[in-house]
Amino acid sequence: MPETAPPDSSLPALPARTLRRALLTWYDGARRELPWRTPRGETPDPWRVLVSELMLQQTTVATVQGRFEPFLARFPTLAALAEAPLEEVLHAWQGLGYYRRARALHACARAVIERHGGRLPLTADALADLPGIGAYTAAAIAAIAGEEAVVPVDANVERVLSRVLAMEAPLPGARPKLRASAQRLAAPERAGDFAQALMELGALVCTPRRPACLACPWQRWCAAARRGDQESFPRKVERAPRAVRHATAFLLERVDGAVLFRRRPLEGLLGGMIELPSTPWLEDPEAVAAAMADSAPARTVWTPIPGEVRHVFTHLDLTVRLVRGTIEDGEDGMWTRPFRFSELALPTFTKKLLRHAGLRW
DNA sequence: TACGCGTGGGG
DNA sequence: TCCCCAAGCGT
Repeated sequence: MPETAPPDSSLPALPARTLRRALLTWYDGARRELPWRTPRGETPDPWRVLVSELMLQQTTVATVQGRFEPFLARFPTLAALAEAPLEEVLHAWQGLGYYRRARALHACARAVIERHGGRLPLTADALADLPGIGAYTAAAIAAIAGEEAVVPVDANVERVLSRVLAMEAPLPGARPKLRASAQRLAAPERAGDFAQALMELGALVCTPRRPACLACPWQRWCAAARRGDQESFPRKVERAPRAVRHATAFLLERVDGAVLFRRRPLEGLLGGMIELPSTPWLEDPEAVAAAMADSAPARTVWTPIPGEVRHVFTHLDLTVRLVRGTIEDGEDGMWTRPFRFSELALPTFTKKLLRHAGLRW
């Protein structure tokens, strides 16, 4: 007789109503106070929900917590952000990463003005048509701000459900199945709380490593916990290794202390953000040396700054050497003295280089 | 479908 | 130091 893997259990076999009640009861006692959360029973401002959800895409709660209120103070309403130039939105997004989100939020706000009279739609279908809003974010906003009975599925929910089901199929291929399973748990009552409770469970109890199963309101229904291999879920397909790149960046200073910057193209990595001039980012360090003459922003004496700066992006491991040069003046470009660096949309990568050069602002 | 897209924290 | 991971989206 051939060996067969145990079949995945399925949510329809689980008592949805009982699961919902257990989770909501747990949530009422365990929920964190977060800047974008209103007191229980109060309906949140859709604009605040939209901003929080965009910020939280692939970004930890800890990071967003310190950034949310300052951003809201600068852009208190959807209309305020729609009226602002993109450059200001990028500036406010410094350090948050995935800068396309800032452009998407800007485009989204303008689309809401044009297509919805300035009022954010609160159904998942309508939300999903807006820039930067995909399946997860549409469901999250619709549930939290609109009390629509939809279940957003983020990485927390994927982890929780893949464990409850002991789902052998790996992510991301199994995502549609997980979304369908999640939606079977939806209820018309307390849709926003249920959505947040499910994510909160993943964040506080059903964690990637060493989940606190003894504190879990769903433990008795969890197939993985029963088997004792809960940490092995969700199964995932192996990722490609990160590419390695090298570059040399040019710190060109004018006699008045101004530094030459440039803006990256809107599309692609660090789109629209400000950087130091540099060689192309190349696999071969020797090719970088060969590219220096063509890449230098001015003809002057370039003095190496000792050491190097390593910056790891999602799919790139970049090592940068810095050289410093001085010119009298006359060069066109984005010249900025250090006391005005704070006005530039500087990604962390650029700030690292500036700090490595000993500049403070 | 698979890949490009930042950054910081935890183990 | 290294690896994993995070309230994903667009193409």
